[in-house]
Amino acid sequence: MSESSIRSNAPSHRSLHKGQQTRSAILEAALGLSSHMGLEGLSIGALAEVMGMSKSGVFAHFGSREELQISVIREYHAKFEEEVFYPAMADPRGLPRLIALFQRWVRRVSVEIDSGCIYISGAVEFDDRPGPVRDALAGMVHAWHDALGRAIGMAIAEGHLRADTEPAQLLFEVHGLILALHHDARFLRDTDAIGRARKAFDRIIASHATEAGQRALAVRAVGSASRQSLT
Amino acid sequence: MSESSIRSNAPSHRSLHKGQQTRSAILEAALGLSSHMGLEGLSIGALAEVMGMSKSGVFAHFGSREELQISVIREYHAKFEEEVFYPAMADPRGLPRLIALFQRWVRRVSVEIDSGCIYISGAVEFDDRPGPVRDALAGMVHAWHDALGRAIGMAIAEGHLRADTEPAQLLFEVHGLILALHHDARFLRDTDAIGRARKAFDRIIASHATEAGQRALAVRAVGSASRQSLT
DNA sequence: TGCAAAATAGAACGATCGTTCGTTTTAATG
DNA sequence: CATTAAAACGAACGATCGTTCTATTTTGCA
Repeated sequence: MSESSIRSNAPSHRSLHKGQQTRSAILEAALGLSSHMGLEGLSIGALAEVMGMSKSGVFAHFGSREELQISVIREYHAKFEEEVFYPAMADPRGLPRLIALFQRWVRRVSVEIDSGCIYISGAVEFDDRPGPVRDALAGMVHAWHDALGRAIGMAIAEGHLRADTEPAQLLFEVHGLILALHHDARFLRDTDAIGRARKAFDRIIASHATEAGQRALAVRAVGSASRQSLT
Repeated sequence: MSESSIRSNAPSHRSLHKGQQTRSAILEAALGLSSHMGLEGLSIGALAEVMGMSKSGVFAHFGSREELQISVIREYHAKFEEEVFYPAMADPRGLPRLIALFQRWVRRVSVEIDSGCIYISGAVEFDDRPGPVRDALAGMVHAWHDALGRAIGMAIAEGHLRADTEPAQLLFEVHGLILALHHDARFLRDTDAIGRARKAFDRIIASHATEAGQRALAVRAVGSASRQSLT
């Protein structure tokens, strides 16, 4: 019938049983739905229709709606790490890495302008709804904030940012830029938001950077011009 | 029975028919529910239970769920204007008024830490859901942003902010602080968020202010010490 | 006080939700 | 190829949703 598309690519079966494959496919579809309708708007019925399978068939893979939502959160987190966090680790400690993290973060949210960021929508949906879903979500957000906080701390330790820079304060302000970007671009449909976020970030960094920090950026701009291609 | 509490205060009836009174009471309850569960989480059944009346009785006041949601948005907007916008208009044009607007905005969101801001949650809920509710919400948010933009423009015209200040850029950054405050305080339960928002705002303003702007603030601090009591 | 109008109640509707259960189909293994 | 386990289906469940309809109660006014 129509389920032939599921096992389209990959060397068919290699200890990756059918169940795991469809589970992954369902999860990807669920991620797409959640991005648009939110984690609360994600329904098993709609997911089954998108997948072209029965509700109970989808349900069986997760056992409960909550478990499905948590799985979606984990899937999103893995994708986020893969796309934003790990690549930025290739840049040298200090300002270069911090800037790479922000650039990739902005790029990610920019792509998400017509699909939505689950961290942001989830924070609003579950800020008043205790339970395992909220816990999972908060844990992931905390992990990401901690990673950013460490990057800021390294930039201070490297002497790229002034010693009196408060990591938590800087993190707060930078996070605000991302939230404003998401809000203006996605809700208000303002296409200038990306530029504003970048401009504000540059100004914040410039106001905290030391001469050594400026030098580290200049070296980077010349030394690895290819990697600098992240606009 | 129990509906005696509805007409508790006010000179009973004075062309304010019973229907209008209960409609207001329902709207207030709906505002409370929406703050916690979001506009999408607001259900007529739950609202009826809170009000101690039947679903159809509640329903009849609005004719549709959409109309109820829009009414809630309008009610929220009116309260917001009354609490944030109009009082700040009493301050002199320029930096004093701009700062008053922000201070009152922060205070409002701070109070909302355990009730939620409908502008913010609504923006996430309806960023992908076209229709009259989204339009109403976007209209209100735009009106508020325009008001803030005008206040910034006045601060520039008064010579309190540097002439090269871009109102849209400044507005973007300040809005980001509010969003970060809402996120950290409400979702992450971080009690330091208020202080961080204020600190960041002070730094942004300081970096854009002229000497005349500083003077205007000093005069204000001395001249109207009583009104300065908004911490 | 009596009467029309407004306001509320109550029951029912179709739809959708998450979930359960028994059956059938499909896939992996000897 | 036969057998067994995994996977998917399909129907049904109780609950809740927004909405409609017809009574019933309450209100405001002559």
